[in-house]
Amino acid sequence: MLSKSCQHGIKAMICIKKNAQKSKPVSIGEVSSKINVPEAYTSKILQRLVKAGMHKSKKGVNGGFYIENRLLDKLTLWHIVNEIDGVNLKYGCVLGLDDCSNQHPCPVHNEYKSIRQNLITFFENTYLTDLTENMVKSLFDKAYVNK
Amino acid sequence: MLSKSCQHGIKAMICIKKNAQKSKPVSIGEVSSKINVPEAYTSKILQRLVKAGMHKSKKGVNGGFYIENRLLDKLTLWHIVNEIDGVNLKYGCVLGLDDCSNQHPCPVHNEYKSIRQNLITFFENTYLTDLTENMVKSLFDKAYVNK
DNA sequence: ATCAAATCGGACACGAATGTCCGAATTGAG
DNA sequence: CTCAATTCGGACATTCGTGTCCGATTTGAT
Repeated sequence: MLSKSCQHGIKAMICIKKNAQKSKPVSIGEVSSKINVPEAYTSKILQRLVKAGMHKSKKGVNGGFYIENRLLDKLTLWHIVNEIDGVNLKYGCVLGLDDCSNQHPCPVHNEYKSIRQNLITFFENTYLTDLTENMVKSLFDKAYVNK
Repeated sequence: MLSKSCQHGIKAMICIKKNAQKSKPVSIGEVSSKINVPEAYTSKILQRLVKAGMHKSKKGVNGGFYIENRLLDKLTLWHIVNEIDGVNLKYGCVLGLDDCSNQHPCPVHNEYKSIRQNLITFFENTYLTDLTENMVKSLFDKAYVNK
């Protein structure tokens, strides 16, 4: 469904958002150990999301990642998913046909439309802010994280 | 969403079903050229579906693949999808957590449940028989098939 | 000014899904 | 019986997403 990079991206952003109130940015080391994903890999994904304008990074001592205040309650899972797995999810044909469209529909094109829209809407409606401390705690429970 | 093997499996089964009325089984060569997937690869996928009891194969001259009459109007996309991508679709956590469950839900476990069920129901409700000649023709249109 | 702490970026390594090859086994036609 | 047509099965090759390494760059503290 979602690629690992995308899954890790979501977990990382949740982790960064969780620490948004602190004055200090969160370092890669902290994020990666919290979500149990290798540091270098986490780094790559966060770099990509920074470039996409999702959050900011700061080099040097006391540097790290942080989310701007104006974006804090705007960010949804879709922002992340769209950046990393977007093209495939939005436009990919269920059966993998190259040019599946309203003009040249695959056998289940029309039926699948609403399913795909459900999924996208689900991501669009899930704001990082809405994920409460309680909902998020399983993410950082070492016994259950990672695949 | 679906693996290529799964997508090819669906296309192949649609192709075999389309020829079900003929007395003669359909050969791998015929199927693979129709759906524009390499012969050896198609073969591997169809072997797997035969083992899963979805259809039958017959070796030797005039051999090939065919669907038993008693199954012709029973087969759904879910039979195929479940066999090839099933575990992941049915039980996989959106965020990739190892043990995401009602007991240890990930941050979006409960919200995602109905999305996943929608998808499964869509496959369950799509019978091979329901895919009419007209719906299916784009599948075999060389200009638009394959990825 | 220097140095340590951090991100950045590119090249490389690994692993799993995808795809290929070829010989073995089976079957029916002649 | 023999042979050609076909599926079967295992080993191999390729590709691509995943993950690693390391040096370059930036930044702030002292």
